[in-house]
Amino acid sequence: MNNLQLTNSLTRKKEIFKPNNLEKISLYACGPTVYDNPHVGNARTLVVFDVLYRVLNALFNSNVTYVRNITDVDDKIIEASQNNKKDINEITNEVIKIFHENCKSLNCLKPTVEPKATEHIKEMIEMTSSLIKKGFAYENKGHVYFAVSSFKDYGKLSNKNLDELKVGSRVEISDLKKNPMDFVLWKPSKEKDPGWESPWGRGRPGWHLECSAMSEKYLGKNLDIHGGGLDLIFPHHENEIAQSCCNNNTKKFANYWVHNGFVTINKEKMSKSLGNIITISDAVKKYSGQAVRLALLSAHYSQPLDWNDELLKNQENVINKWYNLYSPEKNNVSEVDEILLDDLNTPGYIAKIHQLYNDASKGNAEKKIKFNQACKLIGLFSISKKDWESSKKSKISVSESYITKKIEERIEAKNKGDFLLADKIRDELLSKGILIEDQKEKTIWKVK
RNA sequence: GGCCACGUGGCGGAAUGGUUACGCAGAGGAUUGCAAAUCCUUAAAUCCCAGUUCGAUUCUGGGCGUGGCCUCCA
Repeated sequence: MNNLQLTNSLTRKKEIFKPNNLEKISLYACGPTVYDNPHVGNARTLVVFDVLYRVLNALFNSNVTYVRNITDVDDKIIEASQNNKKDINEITNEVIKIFHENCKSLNCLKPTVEPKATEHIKEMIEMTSSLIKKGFAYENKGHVYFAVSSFKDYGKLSNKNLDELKVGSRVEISDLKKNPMDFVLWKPSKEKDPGWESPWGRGRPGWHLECSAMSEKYLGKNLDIHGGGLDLIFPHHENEIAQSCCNNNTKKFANYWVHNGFVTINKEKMSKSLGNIITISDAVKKYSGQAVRLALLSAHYSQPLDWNDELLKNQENVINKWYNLYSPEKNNVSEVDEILLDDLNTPGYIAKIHQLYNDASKGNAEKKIKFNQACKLIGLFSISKKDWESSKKSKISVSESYITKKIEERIEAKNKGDFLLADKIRDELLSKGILIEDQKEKTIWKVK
């Protein structure tokens, strides 16, 4: 068995992944809307699809095009601009910069393309015109809506039917819409808000449209894999399917839909409204990026993942331990373990890495290579052991010369047999986050 | 109300129609002045009730519980 299997949200079943074209595997993951600092929930999506990207690259000889968009025009960005009295571009540029730093600290590979919505307005206007022309959309007072009733498969991905959605009636009512479920493709912009000239007047695209337009531009009309967080299934991905399939006259937009579960805090979804957000920047300040990454992979991607200090400390210790057997060779293995191929079972794979570590620590050289390869395949061991140690040292407040001096004092005390003093020095350093270890010939220190 | 997911040792978390991984914490040991780190050994779990089966934690039905989606969300 050398097939990748993925749980397809379309069928809610595990399926063997069969690409359209072995020369160009297409992967599209929904990236951030850049109105606020990304949080560890966003990080989970980043890391999960990064692992998928790495696995696909290994399996298909790096013939993978990975597109991850940046949505930089959106009502929430306008809102943030008003609330913070900042220019729109200032906000989006700042958040994009932070986002990129976050990606780097989590050791996520760069996607092949990272298109921005604002740079694809032309494509979105064209798509909107085309949908009107084909009878799937209609214009009313500068607004263009997609008519959901024109697409018979609407609701298939999210397993909803239109009648039930109407009963739920939590949708925005507008006199301009023919049907409350219709969603906006284009809407007018106030003078001070971002806007572009269009056949329907100055305005801006609705959410959902950018992913349809940009995925088509870079990956074509039928994608292999499209993914994102669970909460994007409805309405975002459902609407993307409607737009793309109607415009392209295709049966399928993406063949495999992959959705990751939420990061929770105290078993509740991490979300702005609950105020339980932890930003990626804060997380990687407190813990190493690798520990955060390992934590995010410690549950299966489809399951919820509860974020807490115990989990993160645990992962930090694991990474520290694993660095004992770090070796610097590059990983260019094209084989992927069956455990990982089985729907990206990262927790199972991590368990296997633990076993490889245990075998390797007994001096098995072959297992040591395998251990290192396994770590690198899921994006760990991003930096050398030396850099790992110095990155930890950069987080402490006391100087190295002070530590060295204290260690010398302690050795002297020990030689005199004054263990009381020796222990006092050790405790004092520990209170500053410095851990003393007496090895056979020398005393070393580490950052706790 | 509709739809969906989940319930495994103290905790986290895989897998499986028959012997239930792995990590943390716990216990014992090696090591140490004592520790730490590391290494060795080790105890410990499948929500409840039916059904199918020689055998169910796994499959089916019901119940209870938790979370999510149905409005923006990763």
